[in-house]
Amino acid sequence: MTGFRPTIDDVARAAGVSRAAASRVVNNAPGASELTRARVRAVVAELGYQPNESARALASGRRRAVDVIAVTSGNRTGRLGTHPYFSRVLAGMMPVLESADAQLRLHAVGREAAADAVEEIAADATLGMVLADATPAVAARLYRRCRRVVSMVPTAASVPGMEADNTGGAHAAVAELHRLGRRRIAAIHGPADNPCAIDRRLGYRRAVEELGLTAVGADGDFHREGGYAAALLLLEQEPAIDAMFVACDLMAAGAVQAVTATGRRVPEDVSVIGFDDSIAAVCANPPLTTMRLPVEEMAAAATRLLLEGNPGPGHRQRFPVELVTRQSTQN
Amino acid sequence: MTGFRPTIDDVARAAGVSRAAASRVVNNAPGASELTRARVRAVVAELGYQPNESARALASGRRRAVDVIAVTSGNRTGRLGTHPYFSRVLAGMMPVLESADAQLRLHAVGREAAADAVEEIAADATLGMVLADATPAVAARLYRRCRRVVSMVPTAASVPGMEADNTGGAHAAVAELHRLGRRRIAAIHGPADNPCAIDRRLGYRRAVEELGLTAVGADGDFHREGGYAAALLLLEQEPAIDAMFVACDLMAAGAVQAVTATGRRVPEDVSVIGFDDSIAAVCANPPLTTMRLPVEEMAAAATRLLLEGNPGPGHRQRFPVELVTRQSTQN
DNA sequence: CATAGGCCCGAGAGCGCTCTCACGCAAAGC
DNA sequence: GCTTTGCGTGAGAGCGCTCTCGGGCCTATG
Repeated sequence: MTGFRPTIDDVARAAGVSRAAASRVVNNAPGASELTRARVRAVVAELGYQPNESARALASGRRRAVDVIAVTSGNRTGRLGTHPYFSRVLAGMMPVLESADAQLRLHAVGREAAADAVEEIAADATLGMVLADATPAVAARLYRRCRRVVSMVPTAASVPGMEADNTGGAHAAVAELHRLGRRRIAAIHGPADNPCAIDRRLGYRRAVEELGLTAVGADGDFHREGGYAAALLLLEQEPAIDAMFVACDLMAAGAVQAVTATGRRVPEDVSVIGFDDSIAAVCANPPLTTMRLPVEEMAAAATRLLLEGNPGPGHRQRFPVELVTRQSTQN
Repeated sequence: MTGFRPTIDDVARAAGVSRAAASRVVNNAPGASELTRARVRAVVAELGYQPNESARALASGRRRAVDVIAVTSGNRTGRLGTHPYFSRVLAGMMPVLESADAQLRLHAVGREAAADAVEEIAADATLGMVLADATPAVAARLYRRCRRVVSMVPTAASVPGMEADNTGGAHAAVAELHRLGRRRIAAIHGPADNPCAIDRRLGYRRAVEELGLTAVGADGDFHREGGYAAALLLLEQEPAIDAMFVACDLMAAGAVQAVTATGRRVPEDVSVIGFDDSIAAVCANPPLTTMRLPVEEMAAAATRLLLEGNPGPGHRQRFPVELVTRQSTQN
């Protein structure tokens, strides 16, 4: 508590201008002469003035902050604590927020009450919110009420969003496996109601069809446990499987464990290809070949969009999903 | 934009009381009769009143929010995006914040300018800040200026903090390895200037000494890469190593990969025991036996402390570090 | 019956800022 | 010469809330 904190009035007084003038230069608003700007800026530097965000937010009706919404399902924090995805979103947003000096508020909202909860958040009038993993329904409803929303996952066409080529990525993964000579390519999919998982599933189906292979898959939960269980199931059903496309690295790490546990080798007997390129890919043993989802870049772009102003309805920004080769596929 | 948002004046008017009275019941402050409380509460429910946080913060000089500080080193987001630790901190805080309806603001501050940056943050007068990974020096300096700080990592005695038994955990890990019959127990340590790493290193040294073994160790960076490299180095220097104590799961995952890469088996030839019990432990193959650091619990407790008011100087809360057995150690 | 002491209550003064608005003054147009 | 345009400016009215303070009532006490 250094004690005194200068207000804009102090600045104005010291600079010999009105409060309004000082406010204009502090906010880089038009309507201030160069002379005034210089004077005020000097005083700001000297006094170490820092605007009070609360007052600013109250007066302007808008807070220089961006909300991140993580939907929690069941247990109170959902995947927030365990899934690498969220930290990547945060890490991607942080630098752009920093340089715009805006703040980041994190919210975990329950799945059922998501829309209502988020509306409460919206009432606070920040620069907008990044929906890390909202369902299309929630995202759409939310966007209708309060513009200033951008989704990180596939949504209704109207909602501004960052769009990764999930389908193409899955397709490319299967193609890569095929290129490596694999012909019995099974899939471990994500939750049936997860938009990303749906697209990846589609990509797998298409690729398998095009290549004249037969589709065989099991559903997972986007977690290691689910991947492990699904792989075990698959291996039992179809012992001749020689490759697996897994819709998320966490599950893929589990799948690799399962393959190993049945006495098979990765990648010699079974090649495994993951999705995301998260920390899990690199921790798995052997490290996973995977389809890189550029989460950080997407999050940064989403944040920039919000910072710039109201994203237009249907705004879309597309991101490629690229193959990262490591040891879980044989070359 | 549903349009109208009721203010406390609307509530007061509708309830037939003064604004002050309404404020008192909304804030559960003393000095309001049961009758008034009932009336106001009814109106609040009916109108769906929600206090404007900015106005509240401006008027009271305190914002219902808790800051989380992650120190970024070098690259702009430091370990935020890649290390499971941070999401665990956030996940631990979220529920307690939610139920106290306070908000969570995340800040990534550069290592060099950490203290200054954080002071700016402190100027905003929130309920306090949780230092996820500040160095003792920064933490101490910060605490001196603005109370309302709690550290998640070991610090100077004055700074309120959550204290996990890092030393004991490391000691227990080595003891476990010894119990399993291992006698050439190497260590992969964390960064030499990291408080947690220092304690874990100490625990290892003591245990090795007590057990009459010889200490052999290499330094890592708390990341997978460092763990991999260190393990390789160790294995080359001392090929007869039969166990490794690794100061963090991420590094341990790398170590397991390295052990495997040299043609050795985990746990048959080399047992590996990690630290943290993070997602990395479970993604490694084989899954890691590890010392569980109760990060979520610690973060929750830190948050509660801040919510309750000024933590006294030197406030300490101790947490055990417990063995979690998985497959990377032989039983 | 008078006084003291609680307990509720409402008026009102800010908190630090933004933003509208009207005004002064210069240059430009008739 | 006088009106128009325009820019730079400052006064002042809030934004929605908290919190102090004095006052009214109602009960306990002497």
